[in-house]
Amino acid sequence: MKFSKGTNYALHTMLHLAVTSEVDKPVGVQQLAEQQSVSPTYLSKILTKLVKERLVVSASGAHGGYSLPREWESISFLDIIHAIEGKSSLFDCHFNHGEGCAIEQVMSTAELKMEDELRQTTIADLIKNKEAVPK
Amino acid sequence: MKFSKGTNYALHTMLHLAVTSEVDKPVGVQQLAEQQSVSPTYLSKILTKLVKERLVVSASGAHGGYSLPREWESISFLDIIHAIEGKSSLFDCHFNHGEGCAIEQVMSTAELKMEDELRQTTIADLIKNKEAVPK
DNA sequence: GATATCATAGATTCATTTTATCTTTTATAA
DNA sequence: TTATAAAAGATAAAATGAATCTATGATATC
Repeated sequence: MKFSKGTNYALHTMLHLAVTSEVDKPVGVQQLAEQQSVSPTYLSKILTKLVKERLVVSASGAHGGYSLPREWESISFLDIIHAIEGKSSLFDCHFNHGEGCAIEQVMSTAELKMEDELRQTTIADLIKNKEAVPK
Repeated sequence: MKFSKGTNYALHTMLHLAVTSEVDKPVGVQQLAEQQSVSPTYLSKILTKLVKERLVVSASGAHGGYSLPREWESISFLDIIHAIEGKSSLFDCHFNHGEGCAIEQVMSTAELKMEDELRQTTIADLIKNKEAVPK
């Protein structure tokens, strides 16, 4: 079980946008892709997922690109992860032994602990804590 | 990102062994496999992983099979999960921007929160809390 | 309105991992 | 020594992940 590389790209892209895009100047996907050494088409797929969850704003046409929405400071790690990985729980009991599976319940509460942490942390936090943000 | 089915089998097998194997009577893999509707060979591979981590004791030969070790009550969910999924962290930053990646650090502490919960919970807890354990 | 620019969507490819089974080998109690 | 049972090996189907290329659609600017 691993977080996908897509999540890695998404988180770093969000951080990058948070650091660079100071105004309403969108950043093109070529630029973003170049920095992460990945193809623009692939990264654009990831960005499209973020757009659908309104974590990123896209602008078509000349001088278009991607930028953060106005309320970007409230975007949490969990928001980004859910946009990429989906929102289904990490563990599903495949048996049907009556009501709720006791094992599944334990797994579920454990997952919630992780999610709590990811919900509390924002990309804005990273910038506050560290002026020297890599990339 | 999902826990594998193997983890599901492993957890349920451990719970089953904890409930049934009262003494030193090992349970054959055919029995265990039958209950979970999976092939014995496949389940045995999972059990072998558990044996290697000493979470399960195996006995070859006639009247052999699998049973729990003496100190089974201290076996946590995390022990079992690590035996099946491995112990590497869920998130690896694939870039090499200097020292520790700030994103990776956040992900790491979040993962630890989940692990803390899984470390604290044992299969013995399940039996204590619920007399009516399914399967 | 034409065009260059840029995001979106679709189709496709390749690699890796999961899931699973069958067969062979090794170990051991009776 | 033989029946029984785990361990290991080889293999294979299926699913998922990672990535690229090629259209297609939208839109500022000239």
